[in-house]
Amino acid sequence: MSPRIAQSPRPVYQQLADSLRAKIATGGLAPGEQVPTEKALAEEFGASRATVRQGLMVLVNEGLIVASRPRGYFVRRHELCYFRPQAEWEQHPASPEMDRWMTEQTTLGRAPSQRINVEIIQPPDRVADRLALSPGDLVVVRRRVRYLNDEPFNINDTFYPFELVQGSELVNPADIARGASQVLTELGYEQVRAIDEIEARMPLPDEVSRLELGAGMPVAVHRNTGFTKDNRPVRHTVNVLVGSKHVILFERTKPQGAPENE
Amino acid sequence: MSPRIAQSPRPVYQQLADSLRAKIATGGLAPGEQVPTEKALAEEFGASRATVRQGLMVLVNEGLIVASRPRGYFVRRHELCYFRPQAEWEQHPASPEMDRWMTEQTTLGRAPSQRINVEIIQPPDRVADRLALSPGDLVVVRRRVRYLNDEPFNINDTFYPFELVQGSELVNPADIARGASQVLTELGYEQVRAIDEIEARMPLPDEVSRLELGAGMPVAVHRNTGFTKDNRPVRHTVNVLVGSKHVILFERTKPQGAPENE
DNA sequence: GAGTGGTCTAGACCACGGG
DNA sequence: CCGTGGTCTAGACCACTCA
Repeated sequence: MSPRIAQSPRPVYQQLADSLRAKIATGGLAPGEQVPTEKALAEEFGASRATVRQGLMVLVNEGLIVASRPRGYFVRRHELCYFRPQAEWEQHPASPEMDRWMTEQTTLGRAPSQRINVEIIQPPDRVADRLALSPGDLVVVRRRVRYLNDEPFNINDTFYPFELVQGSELVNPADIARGASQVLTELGYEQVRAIDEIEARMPLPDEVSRLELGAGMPVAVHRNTGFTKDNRPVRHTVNVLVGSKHVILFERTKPQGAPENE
Repeated sequence: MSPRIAQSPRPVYQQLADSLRAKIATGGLAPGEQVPTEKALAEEFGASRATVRQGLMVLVNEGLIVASRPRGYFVRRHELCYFRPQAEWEQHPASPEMDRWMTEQTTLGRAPSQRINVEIIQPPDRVADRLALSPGDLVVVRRRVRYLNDEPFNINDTFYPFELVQGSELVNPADIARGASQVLTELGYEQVRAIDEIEARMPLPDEVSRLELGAGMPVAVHRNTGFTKDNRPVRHTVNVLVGSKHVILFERTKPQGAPENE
């Protein structure tokens, strides 16, 4: 009725968000549990439904709750999965510590599945740069969406210079049992070095649809460029991981005789 | 007036968001440029101000625009900075490729600054686990907020087992010119191996305030655990990086005689 | 059918910064 | 002062799912 009289130090919708956030943090609202309905919160806080919704939006965009219409809002569950770029070169997790940390929280899901499709395209600028291609050079891209428990888990697009891989299995949209690295080696381009770039950002619209993302879900973008012993870039992979579902792991040792820095 | 008659396939506020998002993607709205005002958009789309605001919120939460009250909305600028955990052990970027990629986009800011404060605390669970501590063991934590161009850039909290470092410089809240690694070495705990864990998520409220984050800004959390040659964990660092401002870089080579996997 | 959230309207008052 | 976005209200109709 009265359109707001004085200035509270903190807006009502923020107070509501703070209150629910605290309940979630302390476990008063457990993962998977239902949040009170908009109507109930409106009564509790003496606010209109729009104001309550504004507060709930804050939490949705923080990734703390999800709306599951028309059942209500629920506290989000968090399941982590570990991702080790170095696994390509190692049979097993390198150290006992990493092994323990990984098994501790890893989602033991049902059979993973994936969808592959292969295209021959003009590379995006970033890819052309990483593969040191000239304008007009083409690339083969193998696009995969990986699923775990029938939920999309990550997007994995791998780009190869067309010139290097034409005629090989890499241009066929079938799984390569012995591994793409092996095929590259057989073609005479063994990958012996890699650079990894990792970035966190909000997803683009097409990533939202491919990964079926809701609001408040950032992604980690992992780019990997592989080189031969002659320092020729032969492969560039763009991995889009759903944030808060993945932890990326690296292990490294101090180079011999390296100097000290901080 | 009429409270909505038919069902459009896509809500008006989404259409508005799509339209502006496309303009931003194609450069029709350049970084730093002002977005039309709420009023102007309301007239353009024949919608109420609340609907327009809902559409703008979508873009704010995607990190594409920022509201700068009361001047208006502006397209966000993106500046990237590279972060190399391996720099600790190397004087210079390892390879010419990495060197070129880094200089390409690196923000050349004014003098960086930082604020340090040191506490002796009971470690959080995750830290205690990583440092293989027993219940009751204490840690020294050196908390730093690093600034670049007077903007907070990252949070860097480093934890040391109290038992190992008591009495050393590490418990004083002053910068250590020769580097914390050097101090650890002098104490007999040279770090020769490290594990890195990287995760993307939305920031917690205290990170929002320490990093002065707006909506739609995810963070990359980088955790590093350092080990001595006896595999004793001696240091755990939690680095909170503002997403979309940082790229984390690693470089690695294939171990000798390693088998092939994909 | 009842109840949930999803979308939308037409208004209102406020704080703030620049002319 | 004026115009901006920030907050808030009291309604409305819709689509969906579950009992």
